Amino acid sequence: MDLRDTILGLLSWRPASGYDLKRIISNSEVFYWSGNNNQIYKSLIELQNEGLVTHQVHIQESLPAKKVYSITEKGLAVLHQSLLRAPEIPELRKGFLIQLAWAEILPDGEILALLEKYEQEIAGRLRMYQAQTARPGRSPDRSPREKYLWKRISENLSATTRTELEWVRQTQQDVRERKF
Amino acid sequence: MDLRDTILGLLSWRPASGYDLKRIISNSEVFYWSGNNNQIYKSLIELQNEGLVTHQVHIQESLPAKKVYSITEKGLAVLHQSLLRAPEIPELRKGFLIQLAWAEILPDGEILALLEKYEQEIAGRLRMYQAQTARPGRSPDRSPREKYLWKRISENLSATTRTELEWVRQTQQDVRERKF
DNA sequence: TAGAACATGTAAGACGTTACATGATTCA
DNA sequence: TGAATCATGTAACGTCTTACATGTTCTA
Repeated sequence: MDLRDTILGLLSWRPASGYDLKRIISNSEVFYWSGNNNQIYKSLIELQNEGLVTHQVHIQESLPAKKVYSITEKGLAVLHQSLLRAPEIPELRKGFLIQLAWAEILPDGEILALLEKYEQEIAGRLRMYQAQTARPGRSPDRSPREKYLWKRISENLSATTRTELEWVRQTQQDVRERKF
Repeated sequence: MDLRDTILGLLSWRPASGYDLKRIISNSEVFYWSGNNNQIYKSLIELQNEGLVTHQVHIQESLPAKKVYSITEKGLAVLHQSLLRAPEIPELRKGFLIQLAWAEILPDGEILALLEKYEQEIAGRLRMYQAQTARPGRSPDRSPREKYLWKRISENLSATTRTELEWVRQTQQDVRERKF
C-alpha cells in the first residue's frame, strides 16, 4: 500500500482535487504520509498517464480553478489487485525507545522527566484520536460494513496508543519505586 | 533519534566495526532502519570527521581487517544532548489499515481471508519478539537499571504486537458474525 | 493588515533501499 | 560446489520532506 494505492482508494470513495487529497492525507494518521504537494501532484499526473484516473477542470468564481480527479475502470481494477496483496506487517518507528536504550548515562530523575513528557505526548495523541473518531462525515459510509471497518481502523490506532500509555505509566511507576 | 544518534548509542555501549553495527541494526526492530552499508559506512566517516568517533584498524589472520570504532568524549556529550531532547511520538505505518479502508469492494470472504493472513503474520512476529527477548547477551547490561530498561523496551514491542493480535482477532470474529 | 484557506505546481535536498564490487574462509 | 559469514565500500535509484513560487479571497 503505497501513496499511489492510497490516492486510488480515496478516489474510489469520491472524486477529489489534488488539494483535497493533500488535506485528507495531511490530517489522517492512517494515511501516514506528510501530504506534500510534490508527491501528490506528481502521482496524479502519473496515474493519469497510465489511464488509472481522469480529471475535469472545475472553474469557480472567487476561487482558483481546480482539477477534480476521478478513478477509471482500469484504476478500480488496479486498486482491486492491490487490496488482494499479502498484508504487510506494521512498521513501528519509536524513536523514544532508542532514547531510553541509552538512558543509562542519565540519573533516575532525568529518565523520569523523559517518561513523563512522553506520557503527556501520548495522552494528547489519544485524546486527538478519540475526538477525531467522534467527528462525522470524515469517512466513507457506503454500507454498514464499511462504516464498521472504518470504526475498527480508528479503534486500532486508539488501542495501540492506549497500550503505549499503559506501558509508559507502568515504566514510570517501576522507576519511581526502583523496581530493578 | 536518527541513525547517527543510534550509532553513537551503540558505540557508547561498546566499540564496534561498521559490519557489527550493520548486523545489530539489521536484526533489531527497535533500531528500525534496514541496516544498509551505504548509510552506516557513510555515517561513520561523517562522525569521525566531526570528531565524535575514532577508529583503530584490527588486523585478523584468516579474516579481513576491520575498523573498530569507539565513541569520543565529544561524541558522548552529543549523545547526552540528544537523550535530553523532547521525546518523539511513535510513527505507526500500518499499510494493512489502508488495505482495509478500501475493502468495501471485496466480499466478506475475501476480507476474512485478508484478516486471517494478517493474524498469521502478527502472531509470527510476536513469537519472534518473545524468542529474541529470551536470548541473552544481546543487550547492554551495565547495571540492574539498564537491564530493566532494555526489558521494558522489548516488552513495549511485544505489548504493541499483542494489542494488534487481539484487534485482528476481534475484527475477524465481528466479520464472521456480521456484527455491523 | 496579516494570516489562513483555496489551488496548482517546481526545486533542492535529505533519507533510505537494493544492488553491485571485491575477496578470503568456513560449513553443509 | 555453492551458500553463508566476515569485511569495507560505491552506484543508482526511489521515497519523502521542506521550501519556494504565484495569486485570490475571506476572516480576525
